[in-house]
Amino acid sequence: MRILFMGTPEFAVASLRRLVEDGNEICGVFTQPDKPKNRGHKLAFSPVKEYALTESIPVYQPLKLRDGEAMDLVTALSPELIVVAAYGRILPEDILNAPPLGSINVHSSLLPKYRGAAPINWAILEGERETGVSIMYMANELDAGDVILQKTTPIGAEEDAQALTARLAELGAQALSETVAALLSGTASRTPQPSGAQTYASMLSREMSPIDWTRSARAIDCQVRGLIPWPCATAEIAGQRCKIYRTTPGGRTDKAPGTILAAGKQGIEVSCGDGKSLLITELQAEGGKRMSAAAYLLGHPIQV
RNA sequence: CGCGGAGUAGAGCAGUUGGUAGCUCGUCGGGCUCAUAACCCGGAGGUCGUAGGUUCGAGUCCUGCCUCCGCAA
Repeated sequence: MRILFMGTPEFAVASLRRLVEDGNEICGVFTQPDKPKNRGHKLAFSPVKEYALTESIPVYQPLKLRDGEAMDLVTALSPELIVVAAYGRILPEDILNAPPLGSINVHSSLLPKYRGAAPINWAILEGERETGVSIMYMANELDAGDVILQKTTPIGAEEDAQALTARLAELGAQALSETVAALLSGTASRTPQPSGAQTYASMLSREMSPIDWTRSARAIDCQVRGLIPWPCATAEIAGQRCKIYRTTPGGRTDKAPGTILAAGKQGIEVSCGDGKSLLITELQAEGGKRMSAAAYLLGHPIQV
């Protein structure tokens, strides 16, 4: 099939690669403009652009989608189908409706739950035990179109958002592949999302980072896993601001929330708000690298 | 030219006003113990990121470069 692909981060690459490997004709790729600056003044290509270049697929990075030029471009490329995966832009309706088969989206949640920008993170933050991917038609309203295919997967007890993202990217690619095949054969179904059941996963922000030790041990663990790799949960340990990368459940305690109960080879044990404790096993101090709590303690002894 | 921190033993860190390089853990050997992530004794392991400069002498002061990281996006 002749497909126009739109996507930006690593998550989208899996879907694009699958479309290529399935033998589809990718007539072009839309991706976000190169970032003007970061730490080392480097201009960074999006992962999708990097991959598209290796496959010699034409790359387009329009700054505006509603000035007519983007629409003209889509018309010129004349795709049969538009596939969007984490593009990071809202597409105008005329573009969505341009291809004869319409536009479909790979979304990493079980719609109608977790519509929006950060569905994977929010599924973990909310303590969900199961999530998945949805392939749906794109509608005017954000992530509200009719669903074609869904696949579910359990969330591992120790799985962080980064690992889950990688898994869902593959699951999404698989679902996309099946959907395209179904569209080709005319066997694709479309099911409207149940109304009133939708929830929204807003963008993450740095304000979500600081750990509030009065929350439950489980809630804090979900916060730690859900915010990886960005913005990460943070805590102040011995006066030093640290990113917390991994925690495991500890024992029971009656100490005040935030108290450091122990610091040893197993990690740094901190009391939480529900009478339980959490063991920090992996962290990163400012200016330092990510390391195990045991290694951190060798150079930063904590007296309990 | 966005701001800032850091590169010292396998790992994590210290190194004061420039003067023979230290700590904790690990590792190797020995001892003790029913046993141990325990304890005791002993050993190995470092061109102090890199290239220059200042100096009688540089881990330490100066400059360039490389790499890692925090903030900001």
